[in-house]
Amino acid sequence: MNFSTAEENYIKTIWRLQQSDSNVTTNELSAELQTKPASVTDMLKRLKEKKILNYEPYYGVKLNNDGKKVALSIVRRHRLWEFFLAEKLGFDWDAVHDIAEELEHVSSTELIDRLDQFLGFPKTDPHGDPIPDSKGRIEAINHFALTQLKEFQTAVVVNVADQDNSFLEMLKQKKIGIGTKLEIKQRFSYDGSVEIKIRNLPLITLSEQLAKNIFVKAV
Amino acid sequence: MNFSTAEENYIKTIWRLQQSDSNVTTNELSAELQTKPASVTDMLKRLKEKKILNYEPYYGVKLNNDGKKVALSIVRRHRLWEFFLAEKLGFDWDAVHDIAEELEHVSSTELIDRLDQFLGFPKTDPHGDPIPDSKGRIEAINHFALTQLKEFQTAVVVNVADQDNSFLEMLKQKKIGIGTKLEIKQRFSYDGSVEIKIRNLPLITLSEQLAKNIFVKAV
DNA sequence: ATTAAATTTTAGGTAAATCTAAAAAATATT
DNA sequence: AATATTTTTTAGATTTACCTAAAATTTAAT
Repeated sequence: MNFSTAEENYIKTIWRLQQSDSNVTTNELSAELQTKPASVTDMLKRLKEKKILNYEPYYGVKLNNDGKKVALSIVRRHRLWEFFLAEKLGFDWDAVHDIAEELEHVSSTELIDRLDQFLGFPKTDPHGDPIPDSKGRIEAINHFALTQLKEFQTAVVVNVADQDNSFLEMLKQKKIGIGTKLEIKQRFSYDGSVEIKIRNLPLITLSEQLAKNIFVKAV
Repeated sequence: MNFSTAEENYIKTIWRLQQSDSNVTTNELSAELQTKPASVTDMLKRLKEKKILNYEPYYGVKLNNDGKKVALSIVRRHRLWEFFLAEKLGFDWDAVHDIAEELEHVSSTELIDRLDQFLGFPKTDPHGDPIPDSKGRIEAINHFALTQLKEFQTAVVVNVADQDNSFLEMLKQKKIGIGTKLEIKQRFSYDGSVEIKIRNLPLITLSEQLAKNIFVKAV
């Protein structure tokens, strides 16, 4: 089946939201897509007719198996283009998202499979998110939020939330990126902030809001 | 100013047609874009309001200077992507057009300028068409149709029409590509066909229709 | 258990880009 | 020059993807 750019944006967003939420609400989608709730309802009805999701009025929405397949192919395109932009064209990691947002809607399968090969079948995009393979298989996530890290345990940043430009700019300024090794020195229960140490750099404090969008793996 | 995909397709097509025609008619556009003449009229009115072309009812249309600039930037995107697809992803030259048709509408200037640099500032696309530079400058065309070539003069193919897939497939089958050296051995006035010799290959006859879409430079 | 608040849907409307059918204008033919 | 033909435009509809305002439903608070 064939999907418009608008439909693809809904599918991709529902997929992302249902990772954590299981049942996605109209308001969540409305906020995420910057459209009015009434427009979301409209689109959900249309996508339901295309049989890629389960939608019951007032009870939220969930992609079915077909929908998940579509979502994974969009995510694959997005992340491969992000990798291309960063690796081959030298874009900063905080600049790739918006351009990939447009490129992802070019839907030739042959294009994407050849791009994948050209890039050497990369496993993750520049934010550390896993890239689904041509069969739609995606690596299970085995990292956790920096807020979850135990004190004095060393970890490496493997993933960061891939949404907000101001967030990514802030990380760049704090010199935190994929592969950065760090350790929690202190944890403030008052506001949930954490004090971390990165090799060679002075101690810095991160707000809970920031820390919970940085994902690490123990080393 | 910003243009929709549909608008960009009109602008690009008007630009191409006005190279030979100067004043482009509604019917020509309708045929080229596979839309009804009534739809063309609608769009021309809208583009006139955006002040990128001169359009008088019943008298055809012509891009003005601003329109030409827009057209050249679309053509630049299209041809750079074609080059990328052929050179980096290994697509056949007859497969690149349709995919580039979609990629060309991703309009980030930074993306295109970085792509240009990554590709080594190529001068022509896989069909031999010149690629406008970042300032919109494009190489003047100094080749001529194969039908124009004098008998027994050697020439090299520098350009082929970039429209029809069946045309490009036929060229591939006849082993004619950019850079192919050839010579006209005989010319048949009855149907305008020409007999040509390509090094190592037996003599072949090309219809006028085919020959007039192959462009050469004397060597 | 009502009432209040928040969420979601319905109803009706708009703009872009297309269409068909009919009218108008330009071009070609006799 | 009058008529026929072709081309182009106008008028009115349709689909997609959005919107606002009002109604319906669910959830929270008293």
